[in-house]
Amino acid sequence: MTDASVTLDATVTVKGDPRTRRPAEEREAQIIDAAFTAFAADGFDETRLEDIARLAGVAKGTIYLYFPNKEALFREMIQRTIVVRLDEVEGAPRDPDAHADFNRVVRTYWQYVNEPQFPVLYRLVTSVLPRLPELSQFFAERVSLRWQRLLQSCIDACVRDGVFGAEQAASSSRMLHALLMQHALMRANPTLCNAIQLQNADVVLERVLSFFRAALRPSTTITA
Amino acid sequence: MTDASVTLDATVTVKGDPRTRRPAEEREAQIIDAAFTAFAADGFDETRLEDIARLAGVAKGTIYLYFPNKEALFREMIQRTIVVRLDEVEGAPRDPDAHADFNRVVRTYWQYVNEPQFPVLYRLVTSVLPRLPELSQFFAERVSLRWQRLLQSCIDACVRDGVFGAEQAASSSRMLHALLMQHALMRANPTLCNAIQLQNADVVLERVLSFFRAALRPSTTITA
DNA sequence: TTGCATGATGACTGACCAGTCAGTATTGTT
DNA sequence: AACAATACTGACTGGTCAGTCATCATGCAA
Repeated sequence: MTDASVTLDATVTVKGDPRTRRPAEEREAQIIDAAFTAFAADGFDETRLEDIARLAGVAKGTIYLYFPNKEALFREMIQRTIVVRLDEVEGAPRDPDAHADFNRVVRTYWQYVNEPQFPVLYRLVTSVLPRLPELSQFFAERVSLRWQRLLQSCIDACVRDGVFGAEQAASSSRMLHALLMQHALMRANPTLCNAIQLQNADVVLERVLSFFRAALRPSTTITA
Repeated sequence: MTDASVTLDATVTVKGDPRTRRPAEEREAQIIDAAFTAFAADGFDETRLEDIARLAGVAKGTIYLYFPNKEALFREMIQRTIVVRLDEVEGAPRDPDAHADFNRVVRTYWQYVNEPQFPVLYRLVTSVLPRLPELSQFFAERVSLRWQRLLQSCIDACVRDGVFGAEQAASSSRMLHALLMQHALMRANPTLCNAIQLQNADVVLERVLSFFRAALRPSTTITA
């Protein structure tokens, strides 16, 4: 544990004597929460189960009452933390105005990938990729592909409405995904690029969207 | 060592009796080469120094004659492997035709990020990011920013020649970088996305370039 | 040929830590 | 209050591995 700058909001925060018995769900949430914080700070291998235990306010042995081993705890932590809010977006009513709907979805996606959890999870998932390939499979299905499909359906609607031209539409959801994802990761890792111009999330989003719209604008515009 | 599918071409491959004395440079190259293969397969923590030694055909102790510790070996390996071919591109003569020059640079960049070493190095660098932040600094300066600057100068030249419109030019090198980088990483990690449409590197590049050119095309085109 | 400087070796050490389990505390039941 | 059931604890174990160093091998110089 070097630093715990990124913290997951505990669904339940238990403050009483740890030895006091707690419902299984509360304890699990406590441990998952602590696991996120610890893994986020140090990565999978560098994190000691004792660090997680201390953060959760329980003894090391207690973790083994809820999770069979370190790897399973890690997997559970990733899977439970990653799904946040995607379901609600897919469930939300579509705006009848295609372009407004596109904007809504893009903004939500941008918000999602810019939450502090996201880049951390992404880094953790990719760093254990050779050891736990099924985790990245999960990540792909629940995040990348799901958002790309949602984006593509919005784009297609915009094309039908004539807001976007059809030329670039085909793989544009992948392009938009690439732009948003990469920018979110750049913003989260200031050392990996000159993040000075990336300070303001809203400004970055507007630049990306402006670029994207420029690519998708119908080509046969006659400006008098 | 689970698998050594990605191998760095050894600058010097030494086959003789390992116990035979070798010039320091040859031995270092041997060890760096083996280190890349081993780290690429298993990541930093999971790689045993003994695996590297075996791959290099030397004893574990020999590694310590050339590198003070595991971390330093890792750092050296990354730094020596990453710079390949970037210098020569910057040094190459610029094409007087701005658009041709842009194409040349983009293609070289694409080739660079699609070499098997690149995504591996990227994953390794980001996975140890909290522990070795200076490595990602190095990566940013030697790779991301350097390429972005080069791309931007090509784009600016195209704008001057009227090939590209000026509206989106400002941050377009970052956009292009994001598109190329993300696509290269997606291609390298098939589990992280549906890589079916990403099989052919040339096709992917054409899609990205077509998208990029669409965004940069001058807006006031009158098509009769 | 001998001697020596130094490259190379690999068994060893000490630290570290995931996972265990015998024991303790707490709660619910009668 | 006495007991049972079980959540919880943390010292301990067994295995792992980075880094060391006494020893050996090699090639060069005299």
